[in-house]
Amino acid sequence: MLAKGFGATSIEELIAEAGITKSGFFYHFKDKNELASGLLDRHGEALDQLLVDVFGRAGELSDDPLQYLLVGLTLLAEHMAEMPGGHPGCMVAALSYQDRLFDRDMRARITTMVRDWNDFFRRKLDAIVAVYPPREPVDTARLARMIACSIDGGIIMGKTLADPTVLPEQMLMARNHVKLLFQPVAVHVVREAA
Amino acid sequence: MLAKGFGATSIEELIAEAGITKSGFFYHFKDKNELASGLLDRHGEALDQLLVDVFGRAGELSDDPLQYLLVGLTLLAEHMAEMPGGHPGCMVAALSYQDRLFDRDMRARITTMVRDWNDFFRRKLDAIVAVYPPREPVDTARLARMIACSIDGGIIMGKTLADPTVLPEQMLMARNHVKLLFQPVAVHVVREAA
DNA sequence: TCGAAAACCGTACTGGAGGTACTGTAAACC
DNA sequence: GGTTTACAGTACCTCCAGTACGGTTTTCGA
Repeated sequence: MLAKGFGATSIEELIAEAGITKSGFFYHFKDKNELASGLLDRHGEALDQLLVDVFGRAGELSDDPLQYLLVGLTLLAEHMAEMPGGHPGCMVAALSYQDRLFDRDMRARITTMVRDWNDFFRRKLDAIVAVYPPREPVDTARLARMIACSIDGGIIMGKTLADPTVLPEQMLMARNHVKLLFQPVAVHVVREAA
Repeated sequence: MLAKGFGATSIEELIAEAGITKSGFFYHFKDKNELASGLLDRHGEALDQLLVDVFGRAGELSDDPLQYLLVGLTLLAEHMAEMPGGHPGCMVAALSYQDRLFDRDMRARITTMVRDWNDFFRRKLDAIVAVYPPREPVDTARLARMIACSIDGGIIMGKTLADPTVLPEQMLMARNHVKLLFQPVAVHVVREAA
């Protein structure tokens, strides 16, 4: 389903693969929306867990808030790169840019999930600005969205160009953006002649 | 169609709006794929023209390759922001992340268009690196994809959050990324005590 | 002005997909 | 041992993409 797309995968295909019948399917899901809802739940939890794992590990590796985020983003990028055949496709992007019109509840839940992820990055960015003076005025909300956009955009671009390296690459670009903003500049001061 | 999505818009709706019949539609398009193909052509040309206009204007405003790109991206962001009701949705993102399975020809053409746009930005970045020493090692291909990903990601995020300001905001984030990379740092050198 | 091609209209149909309705039934559980 | 859970089976409905084909109008060049 992640490979072909949600709408492109018919229920008939699913039940054939799963070895059940239509009756069985509709016993568990009242319609295809409810299947999407279930997939969204599962995917959301998996991604939350992944973020907890990766940034937990990053926390072990660094106390500094800037290094913590930079390491976390790097680990996340590596995790995406290690996935065989590239990232299977972001459920949120897959569902939010779907042909199919989902009901208001589904849309609301997708929106909430995305907001939560943005807030997740934002909190880490807020911790950074509390310590590091940014090179330019910074809106952490926008910066958090930048990270999320890099991921979503990387998925889209990787899918469009059929190049699985784009996603991790763009996650590292987001990382470098943060780094450029906050990391102090190494200046070689040439001592003036007296 | 841009509002509802490609697959969510039935041919019956289209012909009702256009005031023609099914026969008329299928006289011009052999199937819905060919309609998508036509839309892709039209949208691609429109975007090409927009880029030419915007960066032509940017060229009038600045000779410096860095300022040229920064101004161009700002103008592009402003153009997107001015669109009433936000950007109608990127055709490429809409088609490449579609339920519908397009034929190989369609996929190839989408890929080519995206590559062309990436190259467009890359050429401008190459002109910059020829003049400005980057603060970090730079791969202009990746950086060009970063700009494109910001746009696509901004569209997705804007659509998901139902916030039309996200797209121009993220385009300016891409601009700032480029700026941070190349713009010389203003250093206040404190004269050492003798 | 005439004739042919282009640009449709009307109608009827096929097939696949989502979904409904209802009956039957094997296993699980209390 | 009776009820609930978790399906299977069958039949059917609707919507939509797409086909087939004959008839009609408009356009346009000779």
